[in-house]
Amino acid sequence: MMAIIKDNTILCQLELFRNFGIIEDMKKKDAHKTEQIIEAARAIIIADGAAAVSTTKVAKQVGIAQSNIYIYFKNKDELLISVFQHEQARVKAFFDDHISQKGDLTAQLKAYIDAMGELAMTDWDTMAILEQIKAMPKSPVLTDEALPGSDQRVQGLMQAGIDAGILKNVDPQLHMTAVFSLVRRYSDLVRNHGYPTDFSPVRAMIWDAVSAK
Amino acid sequence: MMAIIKDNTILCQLELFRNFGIIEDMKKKDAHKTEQIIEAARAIIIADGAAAVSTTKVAKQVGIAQSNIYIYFKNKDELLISVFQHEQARVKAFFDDHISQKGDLTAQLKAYIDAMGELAMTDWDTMAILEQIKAMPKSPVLTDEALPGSDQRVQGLMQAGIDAGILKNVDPQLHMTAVFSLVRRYSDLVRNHGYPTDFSPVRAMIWDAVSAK
Amino acid sequence: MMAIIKDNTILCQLELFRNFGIIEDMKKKDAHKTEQIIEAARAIIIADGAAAVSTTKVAKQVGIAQSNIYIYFKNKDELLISVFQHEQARVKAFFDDHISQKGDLTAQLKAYIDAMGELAMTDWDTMAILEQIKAMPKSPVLTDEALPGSDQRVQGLMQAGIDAGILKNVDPQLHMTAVFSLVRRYSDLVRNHGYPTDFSPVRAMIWDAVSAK
Amino acid sequence: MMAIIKDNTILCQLELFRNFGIIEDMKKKDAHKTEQIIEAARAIIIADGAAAVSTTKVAKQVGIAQSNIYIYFKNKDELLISVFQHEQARVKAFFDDHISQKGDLTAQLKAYIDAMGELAMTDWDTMAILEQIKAMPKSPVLTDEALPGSDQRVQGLMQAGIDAGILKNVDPQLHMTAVFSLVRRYSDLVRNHGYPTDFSPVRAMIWDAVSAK
DNA sequence: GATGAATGAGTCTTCATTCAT
DNA sequence: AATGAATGAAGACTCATTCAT
Repeated sequence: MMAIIKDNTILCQLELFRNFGIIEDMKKKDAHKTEQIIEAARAIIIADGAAAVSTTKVAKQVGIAQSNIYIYFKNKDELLISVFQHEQARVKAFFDDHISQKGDLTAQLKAYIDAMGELAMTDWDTMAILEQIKAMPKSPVLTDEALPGSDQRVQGLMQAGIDAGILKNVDPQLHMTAVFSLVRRYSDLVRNHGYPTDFSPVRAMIWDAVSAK
Repeated sequence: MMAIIKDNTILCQLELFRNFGIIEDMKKKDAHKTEQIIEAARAIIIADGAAAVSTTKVAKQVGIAQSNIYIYFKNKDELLISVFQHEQARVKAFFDDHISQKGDLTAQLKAYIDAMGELAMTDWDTMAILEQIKAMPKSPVLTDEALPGSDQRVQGLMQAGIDAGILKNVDPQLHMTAVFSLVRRYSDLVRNHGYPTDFSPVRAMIWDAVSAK
Repeated sequence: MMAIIKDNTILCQLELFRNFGIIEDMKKKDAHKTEQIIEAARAIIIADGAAAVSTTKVAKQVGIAQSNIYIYFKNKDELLISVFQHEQARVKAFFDDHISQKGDLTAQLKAYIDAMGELAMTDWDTMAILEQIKAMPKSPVLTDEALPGSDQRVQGLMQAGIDAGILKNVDPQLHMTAVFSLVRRYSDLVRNHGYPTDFSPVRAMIWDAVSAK
Repeated sequence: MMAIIKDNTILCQLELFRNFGIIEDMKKKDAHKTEQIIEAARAIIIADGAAAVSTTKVAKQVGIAQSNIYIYFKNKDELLISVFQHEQARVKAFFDDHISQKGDLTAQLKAYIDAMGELAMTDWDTMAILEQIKAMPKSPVLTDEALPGSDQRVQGLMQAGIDAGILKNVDPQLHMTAVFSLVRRYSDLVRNHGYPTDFSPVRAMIWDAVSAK
């Protein structure tokens, strides 16, 4: 019994100790757990689809109790939203890196198409996850700005292209669809069906589809 | 013995009676139950997605006991496959009506695009269902010839177009993706976002995307 | 429509015809169906145990509608009882063939042991089925005279042996158990574990167990 | 920050408090639930056979929700295995108590027979349960060392007896069957049919069956 | 913060039995 | 005699969520 008391004392001291010093660490630890959970959810989505995500499975994969999920996320939905945003952020970062604001509009548009092509190849999983969550029966993610590249900035770019007479005068969504779906299909063919990794013909298809003349 | 004969007579009369009036109804009811179940499943898919289909919900919607589903379908999977084939048949019928084998290749290809455009508008649900079931986590439908327009015949048409130098020399799947995804997006914009119902600009996008030169 | 009426007429005539002539055939047909059902149940018991018997499976195996089972048997229990009696009859026939009433008591008792040994080898399935049904959770067969060899006649034989001072003065059930369980085990070892097919040591064990002195 | 420290203090006090009083109760409750479930399963097996065990019934008997079973056991099979091992342990303990390694072989063998006799009387349920689970259609318990007394040690004892010329030169399984089945039958007669509780004639039967001369 | 326990609703599936035809 | 349809009950199992500790 004494031993247990001692254990408790030690535990308390540790707790105290922790509180005074390593709060940063704590937060990091917490953040890390959050990260781990999101990562586990990601893995499940990639393996078995978004519908297969369950708190049980996620917790098991992380190695924590099922109920712990609810410490880090209010809901299963909130978890999925976090995963979604996580991937969205990755996409955003990618575009921040790859799209320059300079150059003429045509160059920017072509750069965007190429960037999407590269993204589809390098971050296949990311895109799959975004699609999966969006396509869920009662998706927790409803906003239209969800699809990668379809955020405000890209939509603006497209609109500018239309206004400048570079792109066909149709709803920008159609342009974005042309880019997105062809790029996705191309990366699928390359990844899963041994299609040659030459993006130029696909780039041509897309450009012909969207360009005004 | 007489009794038995009488019984038989009565039986025969009953049989006769049935033939004149109610047999139609009876048979229809039997076949109709199957139909009703499929219809209920359809409705659920349209409303909440394929993952939301459950034997319980389907049965409730039809107004029968849940276990009855298993009289008409071996499995939930079999039910979904039936729904799928049901819709597939609809698509096939549509194309049998709308695509002529005559005319030059270019005309045929353009006719196909227009047919897809019309199909996407008139049979929105059908296409949504096919997509939904195909995209299911562990889809009971695996064959590639599933997506509307991606069956053998269409693929052949595309290949012919490529061989004749009319279409770009890329994997026919890419052509089909261009047609399918733009047409889908267009119909979505029209249906759900008040986009003007003018297919011609979309047709132009598609054609520019796929045509050589 | 006329055709259908005709069909009905023909049907009626056939029915009549049947009633006047081939009642014998009918009965044979019926008996055969009954037999088929019992046979199917037997097969299922042997393969998966008595608990695995279901009207569904039996009907499927026979190739008839599930509900037809209830034409030939009032109950699933009645069916199992029939199977049981079927096998019991087989055992009875075996003993009628193999046990002679003549000879002195010792010879008769030894003959019985040998007969049991042979039965366990030749009619393994039969014995397995009898055991299975008897051991069922809520067995439809409750009577003690069920186990092969434990019927009146055998019990009488044992009692006579006891009275004559040939067998140990214990409850005949114990004698029967000695015979039955050792014989079963022996046949199991032979059938399933490559034990040499020499019954004599087993016969010795049994005889030593039961014989007085 | 202070608040957090206080919380910790309180927490520590609570922890301490727990250690002095209620922790015992708590832990017992947890372990006890497992025990209760096993006990309920036991009761059902004894009353209606192993096939009658269902998660629903077990849960109802314990007074918990059916799904709770799955907190304590991965499977229904795992539950049954646990019940099995539970009983097996009881048997093992019994033999550890009742069988001495000392004395000559003959004495040991006779001691084993007597021990089995006593076990069959005192732990009737235990043996019934072990038999029941072993005999299940698709038993979760497959190992041969399952039957009470048939574990390695007993088999070794038998083999030693054979080698020493004390027991008949037959498969040890046959010896074990002789012991087990006669002892079972005897206890059944005593328990359920008012047979006199004198083991000596049964001991004689068994010994005559197994002994070499 | 972390956990184990609890639960009720839901998942698919099988079954024995009845009934109208 | 034969069948297809119907059904309610039961089967095992999963899940999202809550709560006391």
